[in-house]
Amino acid sequence: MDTNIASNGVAHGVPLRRAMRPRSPGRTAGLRVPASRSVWSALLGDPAPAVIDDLEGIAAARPLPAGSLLLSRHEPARELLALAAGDAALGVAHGDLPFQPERTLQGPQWLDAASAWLGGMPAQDAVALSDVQLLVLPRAALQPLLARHPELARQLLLVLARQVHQLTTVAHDLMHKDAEARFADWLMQHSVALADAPKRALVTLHERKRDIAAQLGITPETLSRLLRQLSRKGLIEVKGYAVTVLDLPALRAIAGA
Amino acid sequence: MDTNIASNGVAHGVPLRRAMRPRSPGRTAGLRVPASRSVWSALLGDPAPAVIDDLEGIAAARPLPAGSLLLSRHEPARELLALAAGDAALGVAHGDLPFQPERTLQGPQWLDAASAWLGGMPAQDAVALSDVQLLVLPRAALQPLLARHPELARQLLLVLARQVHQLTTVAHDLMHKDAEARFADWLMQHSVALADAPKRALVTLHERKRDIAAQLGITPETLSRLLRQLSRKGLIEVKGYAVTVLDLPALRAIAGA
DNA sequence: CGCGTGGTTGACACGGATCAATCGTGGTGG
DNA sequence: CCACCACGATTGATCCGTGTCAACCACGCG
Repeated sequence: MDTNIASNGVAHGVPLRRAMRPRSPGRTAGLRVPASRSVWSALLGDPAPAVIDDLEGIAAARPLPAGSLLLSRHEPARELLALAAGDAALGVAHGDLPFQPERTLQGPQWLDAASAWLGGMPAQDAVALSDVQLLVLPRAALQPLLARHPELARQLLLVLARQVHQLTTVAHDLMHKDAEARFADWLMQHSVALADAPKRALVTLHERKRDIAAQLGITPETLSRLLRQLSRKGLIEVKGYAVTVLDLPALRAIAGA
Repeated sequence: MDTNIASNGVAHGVPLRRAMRPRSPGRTAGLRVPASRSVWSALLGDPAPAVIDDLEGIAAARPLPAGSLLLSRHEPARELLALAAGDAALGVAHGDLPFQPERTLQGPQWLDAASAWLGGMPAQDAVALSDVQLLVLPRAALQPLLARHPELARQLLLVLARQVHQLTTVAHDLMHKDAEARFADWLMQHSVALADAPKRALVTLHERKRDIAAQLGITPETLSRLLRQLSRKGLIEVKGYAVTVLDLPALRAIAGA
């Protein structure tokens, strides 16, 4: 039924439950620290060299093995956290843990740029899905830099504003759209257009379907049914982890807006 | 049109649908511009006088009548918006509109501090529920101030970080908690402790129940049933718009966390 | 080969939405 | 002053979307 798979998965404390998930072609396993330059660009949108120098001065790069707890709801956040390389999941460790992921991240991306500004606890936990390179920026050290580089302040504001925007629509969709609409939306947002056929597009599932379901706030069973029912309608074609969108406009209509 | 409350409700384009909603005792009708000083404090957490002066220099205060559209998903946001006085609702104007509120604000509070930093459209619409005093800060004018007052950057970051935190938990709760749990949570967050009885607390509903339901992502019918079913369990006592929490610990248990 | 993991499928239960009728209340116009 | 009307809230009946539970398939690894 599927071609690309590869099991494994456990770990000691944390049931890691990563496996068989198709790798994105470019990135191989393990952690390979990209030129810091490009990391900072991805995180902050091309800051000036002087800014990067100062940031390097206060940032600690911390390599961590898969399964590590990167962020905990029970410890006050004093640092901004970013993922320089590797994959991680944000979610909530419920009691003993089956860790319940709500969002997965990869590559250079902010992990938590907000909590450190508040006094208190983060709203989520985070665990490393692969070996990762974590960037740690103490808020206390970052603050003086804002004075020296107002540009940096603007970029940080942009990061948070983007997140506010995104979370707002997530909350809205959870309230007002059903699972099919949310999934149609997800498909469109993750599709790459096909040059030759305007109504078609490709979607490659980089995560386990179970994790995609979690992002959408549904169960794996429901996602499976959605895939089948959309392909019965002729809107998509599913072959394992490769999905072809056959009718983009119709999908957009279902996504509702 | 209203004594500020009054019935009415319709209006031409926009079905205003506000009425009978119990007023918070302190605030009387109409708009009375508070000393700007206190407004800025509420918005930014006590900025220095020099900062306030500069902000006053670029901010425009715009009085608007009830029913005004304060923010539209279809116009790019170039300004940060704050409510200096009055009530407003954030939500989505669906097609022709029954305007669907998702969150209501009052008094001095940020209306949209995020969209202006991004290039694009806000994620929500906003309408004035009462006559309001709107504070408008053009992003282009605000940006130079960040250089002069790094303190200001920090305060804006704090505003956005708070919102990220709040939206994150909202999204989480929508995914994982049922209506009863979310409502129990809401009750606790809006309750004022009673000095004499530790297990009790008071909640005054300042909005129509229908709007509270909208915030929780449920229908008014369901909210009504929740109120009844919690009072049958002896956890609360409902008299119109006054709710007495009788068993805070039990409510906390239902809220689940 | 058997086991563990991930996915699919079906039967079923349940939370909440929807639809519809009723009550209460405050403002309005004759 | 009262009858009426509009809006909000409440209640009951019913429907539908998803979660839950359980069985089963497929694949890769030890």
